[in-house]
Formats: sequence, structure tokens, C-alpha cells
Amino acid sequence: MNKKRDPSEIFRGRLKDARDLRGWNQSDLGKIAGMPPSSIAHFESGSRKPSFDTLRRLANALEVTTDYLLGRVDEPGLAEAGDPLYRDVGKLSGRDREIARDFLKMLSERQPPKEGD
Amino acid sequence: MNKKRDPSEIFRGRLKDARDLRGWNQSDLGKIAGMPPSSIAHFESGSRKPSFDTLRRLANALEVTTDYLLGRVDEPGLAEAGDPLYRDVGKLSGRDREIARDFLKMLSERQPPKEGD
DNA sequence: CTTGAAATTGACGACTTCGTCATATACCAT
DNA sequence: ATGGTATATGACGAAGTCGTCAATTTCAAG
Repeated sequence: MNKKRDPSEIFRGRLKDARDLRGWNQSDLGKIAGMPPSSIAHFESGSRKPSFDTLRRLANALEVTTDYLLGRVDEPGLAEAGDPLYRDVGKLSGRDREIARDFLKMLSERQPPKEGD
Repeated sequence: MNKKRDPSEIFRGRLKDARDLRGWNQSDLGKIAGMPPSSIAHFESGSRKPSFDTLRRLANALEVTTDYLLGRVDEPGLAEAGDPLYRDVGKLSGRDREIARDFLKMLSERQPPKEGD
């Protein structure tokens, strides 16, 4: 059934998933998170676990919660980052919120665009 | 007013706050989190920062998010994480993110609909 | 002042992560 | 085969955390 029980295993998987989702390679993430690409490789291969500061930088770069990376919650969702995406979500109220929710749901459930697009 | 920008400083403060809020001493928290009380002391005094596993155990014991302990959010609990709106935003890939960004910007800057709708 | 609990601080060896660097593998093009 | 890119892996010293333990300080109660 569900294979990943170990938090370390969860972490490496979710780190790679979040990175792939953004279309970044290990160098891209490394640049944004401020660490060498070899560090990313070590994390995703499971040979290392991030320290206090490194975990924070990874979560910031990927705009996910540390709780998600650590496997404490199953949803990557992050609120109140510097991203205007989250900032604008906070401004919505009432009916616009429903419109936004349906739109985002449609987007997230849609078939991911292929290379050719 | 509130001027703790260093994540290390935020962490030690929030760790102690969360512990005091529950009426626990360092030994109490240590037992529940599975570590010696001296470790708690080192954390709250700022002489050490928790590792990957230790951070998880602290958050579990105190029932707060790691994002709160790390100072990435200001709410101790899982506040906005449950909102499907934020949830779906986290699933978006690079290109869809831009689409969503523009859409939300348009929504938030639009003339707000009247109450009666 | 004295007692005792709570917290701080420092040192020790063991273990881990850190960045840097080199090498190796995998895969997809040409 | 040849190249190019992405990823994996291992070694190195420096730096940090780990649990254990001891010594010290703080502070409220008696």
C-alpha cells in the first residue's frame, strides 16, 4: 500500500516532487535556495538530511510548508509567502473566493501540459 | 515592536512560548519529545539548533507546525493549510502558476461585487 | 539565609551535515 | 560512437548537533 513511512523517505520524495512540479533541475533549485546542486542530490538520494537553516531555505525556494517536506501534513499548501499569488488570494472575499477556488481546482486537476503544448 | 528577524531567535522564543503555554518545564517537554532536558535548554538558550528529526519531534510534542517554530508563519496551528484555496495553489506547476497569478490578480483588482450580488 | 526545583552553561566523544570537488552513471540527442 | 545535460555517489576537512554528565546560576518558598 503506502510505502513511505520513514520521514526521511517522505522528505526526499517530496523534495523531488516539488522540484519537478516547478520544472526545475537540481541546479536551478540550488541557485534559488542558495546551496550547491550536489546538496540537492544528496537530499533526494537520501544520503543527507537538511539542517535547520537548510530546511528553511528549501521550503522558501519551493514555496511549500516545512511540515509538508517533513511529512507532517500531506498538503504542500503554503500561505503568506512573498508570492503575489498567495497575497492576492488573501484579498478575495465571498463570491470571488468561490470563483477562485473553482478555477484553481480546475487548473490543478487538469492534465499537465505536454512538452509540445 | 516585534523585532526578531533571525530565524534562530524566533525559534528559541517560540519553543519556550509553546512550552510555557502548556505549563511544561524543560523535563516535561523532554520526556514527551524523547530527548534529555538539557537539549531543550540548549535550544531555548540559542546555543543549538534542532536537526531534521529533532525539529519534528518538538513540533509533534507541542502540537504546532514546524513552520511556526521556524518563523515561516505566525500561526501556531494549521490555520490556512486546510483551506482548499491554498491547497490547490500548492499543486500548480510553473506554467499554471503564472496563469493562476494573472487570474487572481485580475480578480483581486476588479471592482468588488456588491453585497446583494 | 537555606533549601530545592528549574534553568543555564560548558565540556566530552560520537555522529552528521556543511561546501567543495572529483568521478561515475544514465539518458537523449546528433 | 560522440557529445551534452542531469543526476548520483563518494571523499575530504570544517563545523555543527547528538546524548551524557557535571557545574553553576536563578529564583521562589519556607
